Amino acid sequence: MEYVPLHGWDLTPKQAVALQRELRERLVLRPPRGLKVERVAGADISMSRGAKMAYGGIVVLDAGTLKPVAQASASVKLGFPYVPGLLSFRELPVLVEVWRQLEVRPDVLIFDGQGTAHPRRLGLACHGGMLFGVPSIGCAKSLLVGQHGPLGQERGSLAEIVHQGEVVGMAVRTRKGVLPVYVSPGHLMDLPTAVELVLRVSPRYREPETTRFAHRLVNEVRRLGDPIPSP
DNA sequence: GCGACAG
DNA sequence: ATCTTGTCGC
Repeated sequence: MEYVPLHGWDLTPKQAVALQRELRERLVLRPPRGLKVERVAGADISMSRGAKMAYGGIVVLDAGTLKPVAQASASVKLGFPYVPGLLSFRELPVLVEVWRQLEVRPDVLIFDGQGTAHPRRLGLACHGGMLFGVPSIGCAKSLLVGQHGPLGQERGSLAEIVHQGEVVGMAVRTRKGVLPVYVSPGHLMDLPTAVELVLRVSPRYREPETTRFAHRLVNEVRRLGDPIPSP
């Protein structure tokens, strides 16, 4: 798939923060007119012990059946450390390669991390959505910033995530009696649509089917490519 | 200075 | 994220 190389990746954490502030100005928090979601995809990465290589994968599902219709994967050397708030600079280089290999364009891409629920409102999902020019959603397993009130135990219960007096996302119970996931819009997306879509692709388990498929793919790819790096 | 901190 | 045994519940 084609994408928009907005910038290079040889950055220091300081430069990365400055870049996020620039990109934030061009983020679009509104879905395209008449967005039709026929294909939803999930992106994820896995890395080896020594944290040298990153294995990325994207799985595209039919939005109706939630069955895979396409997928792609790639591996790249990690070039950026894990710094809370700068996760996209560690994960996106691999996902860019994966995106290039992908031959079916999804209508929406769901990332395993935050969207606008980020200190500078430019989490992994926002950054990735802008790079790929695709509507995107952030669905994380834990909070990076913000707080939320209690939510009901029933599936579908919601609670706004507030940070610095601003609603930046939603805690969403995708399964009865299980911890919620944290949803926030990425790019070309808004919070209500993001929440509705995450619930639609998470009919049975805590995490979206997109994320589950992508997670299994990257772990399999790592298992195959980790042991014996071919000379 | 102290505590928090996606994956 | 990764490492890792046992344990609780449907």
